[in-house]
Amino acid sequence: MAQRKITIEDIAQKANVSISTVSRVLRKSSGVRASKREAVLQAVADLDYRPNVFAQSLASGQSMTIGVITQNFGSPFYDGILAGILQGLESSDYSALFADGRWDRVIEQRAVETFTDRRVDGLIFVGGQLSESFLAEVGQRIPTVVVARELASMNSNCIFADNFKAAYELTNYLIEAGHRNIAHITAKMHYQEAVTDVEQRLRGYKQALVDAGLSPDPRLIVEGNLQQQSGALAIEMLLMEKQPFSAIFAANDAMALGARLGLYRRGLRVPDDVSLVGFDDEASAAYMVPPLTTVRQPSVQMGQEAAQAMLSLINGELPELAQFHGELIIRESVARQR
Amino acid sequence: MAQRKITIEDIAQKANVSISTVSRVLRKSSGVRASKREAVLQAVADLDYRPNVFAQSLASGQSMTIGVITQNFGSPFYDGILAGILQGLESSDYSALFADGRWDRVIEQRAVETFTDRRVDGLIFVGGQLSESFLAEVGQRIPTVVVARELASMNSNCIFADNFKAAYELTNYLIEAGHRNIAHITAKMHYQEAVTDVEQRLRGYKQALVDAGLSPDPRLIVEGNLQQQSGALAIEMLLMEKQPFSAIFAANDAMALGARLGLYRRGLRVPDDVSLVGFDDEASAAYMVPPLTTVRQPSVQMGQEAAQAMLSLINGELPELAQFHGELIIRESVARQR
DNA sequence: CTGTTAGCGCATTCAT
DNA sequence: ATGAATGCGCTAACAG
Repeated sequence: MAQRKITIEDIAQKANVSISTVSRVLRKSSGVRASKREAVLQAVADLDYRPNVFAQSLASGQSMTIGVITQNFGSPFYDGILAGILQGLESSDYSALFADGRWDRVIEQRAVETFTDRRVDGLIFVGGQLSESFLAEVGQRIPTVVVARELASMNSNCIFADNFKAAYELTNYLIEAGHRNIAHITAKMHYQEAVTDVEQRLRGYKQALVDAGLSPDPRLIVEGNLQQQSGALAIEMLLMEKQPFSAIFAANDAMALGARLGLYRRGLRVPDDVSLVGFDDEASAAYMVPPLTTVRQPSVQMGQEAAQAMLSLINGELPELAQFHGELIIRESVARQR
Repeated sequence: MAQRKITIEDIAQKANVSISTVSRVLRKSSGVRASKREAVLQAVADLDYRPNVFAQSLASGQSMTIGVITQNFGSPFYDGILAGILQGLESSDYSALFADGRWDRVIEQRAVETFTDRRVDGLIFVGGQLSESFLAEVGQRIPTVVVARELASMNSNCIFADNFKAAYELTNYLIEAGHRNIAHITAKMHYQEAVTDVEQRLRGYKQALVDAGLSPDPRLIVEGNLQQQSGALAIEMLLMEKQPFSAIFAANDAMALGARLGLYRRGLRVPDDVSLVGFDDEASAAYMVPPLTTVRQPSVQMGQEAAQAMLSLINGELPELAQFHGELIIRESVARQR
C-alpha cells in the first residue's frame, strides 16, 4: 500500500553489509564496528527505511507494545493519566495501544481480547469495570498494571491516590466551615468485590464526621451511579428524607454537576442555601456556577508511575510504587454555615 | 508469554487436513467440503486457537485494521462518532486502532506515523488540527476519511453535518424570541486554510441576521479558541465594547460554559439578563444552570457513515455520502426579549 | 476441492 | 565482529 517497500535487505545492500549487521545496529544489540554502523544508519536515513513491525514481532515474539484500556478520555483526570503513561513510556522502546472501554464491561472485556490477539507485552487498565478476579487472572499471564483503582489482591501493581484521606480532608473542610449536616452522594459500583475508590470516599466522609463528634446519618447518604443524572436524582431523594442538610459531598464531579441542577430545580441556591463539593476536578468543575470545590489527583504522575511499574514488571522486577494523594481545590461552592 | 501457542498447524493436525485448508476456512475464501470445514472449526474451538495477527499481516500484506485519530473522547459528540465507527466496522473484517490527538498537531502527526508503521489499511480522522494539504497528501497514499470537519478539497471523503444551516436555525430561534442584538463567540482555528465548521457557524449566524433585516455588528463578534476559558474572556471583551446585547451564541458548548461563568462573574443572569446558546450538545450542556440551548449533531450515524465510506474506499469504490444536519435542542437558557 | 511449497521481513542462533 | 542459515505463523500461488 505504501511506497515501494524498502526492507532491511535494501539497506544491507546499500551499506555493504549483511542483513544481520543491519538488524544488529537497529536493535542496538551486540557491538558493530563504528564505520559499518554509520553506513547502516546513513542508508536507513537515505532510504527512509521503516521497519515492518509485523515481521519484527513475528520473529521476536514480542510486540513491543503495551495495551492501555481506559474509560473516559476527555476528563482531565484520565487525560492526565494517559499523558503520564505516554511520557513514562517515551524513554523505553515500548509504544502504547489504546482502547476505550466506554464504561462498558463487555466492551472492556473485548478490548482485553483484542489486545491479547495483538500480543501486547503488557496491559494497563485505567479505571474500569472488570472484576478483580478477572484482572488477577489476566495479571497471571501478562504483566498488568491498574491505575486509578484500588484492588486488595493486586496491591503491588495498583496505582491510586489515597481517596480515603482526600475525602476525609474534604469533609473536614466542610465541618470547619461550620457545617454539621453534611449529605453524601455515593455510588455502587459493578466491581464491588473489593474496596473501591468511591467506597473509600464514603469511608473518609464517615470517619471525618465521627472524628468531629458527629454521627453519620444514613438518611443523608444516598446512592447514585456516578453519572450526572443520578446527581439530580439524589437531590430529590435527599429532599424526600426531610432531614435537613447544609452541605453535600458528591463522590464525583459528574454527580455534583447533576446535584447542582437538582438544587436549581428546587430553587435552592449554591452556596447560599446549600454548599456543594465534588471529587475529581473535572474540566467543567471550574466552570460551574459557582465554581466547584473538589479534589484533584496527581494524574500525570500516576500515569508515569504506571508506565514505570509496567516496565519493571516486564523486566521481571517487582515494581516499587509511590504513594499519591489528592489535593483540595477550594472554589466558591462552599459557604460558612451559621 | 501466553499459554503454549497453538498454531494453524496444530489444528490442521487435529482436524486431519492441511494447513492451507485450515487457512481457507478461517479466511472464508474458496470452498471447502462441509465435513472438513466443521472438523476445522471444531478443532479451532477445542484448542481455543487464536490466529497470530503478525503472521497474518506479514503474509497477506494487509493489517486488517483501520486507524482512528480522534481528539477528545469523553464528549458525547465524539463518543457518538466513535461508537458509530465501531458499529459500522463490526460487520466487516476490519478492526479499529485508536489514537488520541489531544488537540495537539504534533501528537496527531505522530499518530499518523505510528499508524503508518502499523500498516493500517485506512485512516479516519475525527476532527483534528492537521492541515488540509497534509490530509490530502495522506489520502493520496492511503484510504482516508475525515469526520466532523469540512474540507474543500476532499469533499468525497468528508463526513460532516451542515453547520451553516444549524447555526442559521439557531440564530433564527433567537431572533424569533425577540432578540435583536445577538453576540457571537467564534474561534480561529489552526487549520484555517479551508472553511471550517466554526466558520460555517459564523456564516450561518450572519446570514440569519441579514435575512431578518438585521446587520451583523462586528463589535458583537468576538473570538475565542474553543476552550472554556476563552468563553469567559469573551464576555469581558463584549462588555468592553459597550455595545448592548441580549443574547449570545457561542460557537461551541465549551465556550458557552465559559461565557456562563463570565456572565455570572459580572452579575448577569441567564436567561433573565442575557440568553445564551451553544453548539454540540456536550454532556455538561444539559446540566448547566440553566440548561443550555444548543445543537446536536447525529454523531452516531456520522460515525457509521464514516466506516461505510472507509470500507468503500478500501474496496476501490467512490463512497456515496449522505447529508447530515444538526438538531436544535431547546432548553432553558433562552428567554423572550421585550 | 485440497495438499505442497514458497515466501512475507526480520531476529537470531551458529559458524567463522 | 559479522555473514549465512533457520524459522516465526500464516497466506497465496501452484499443482494435483
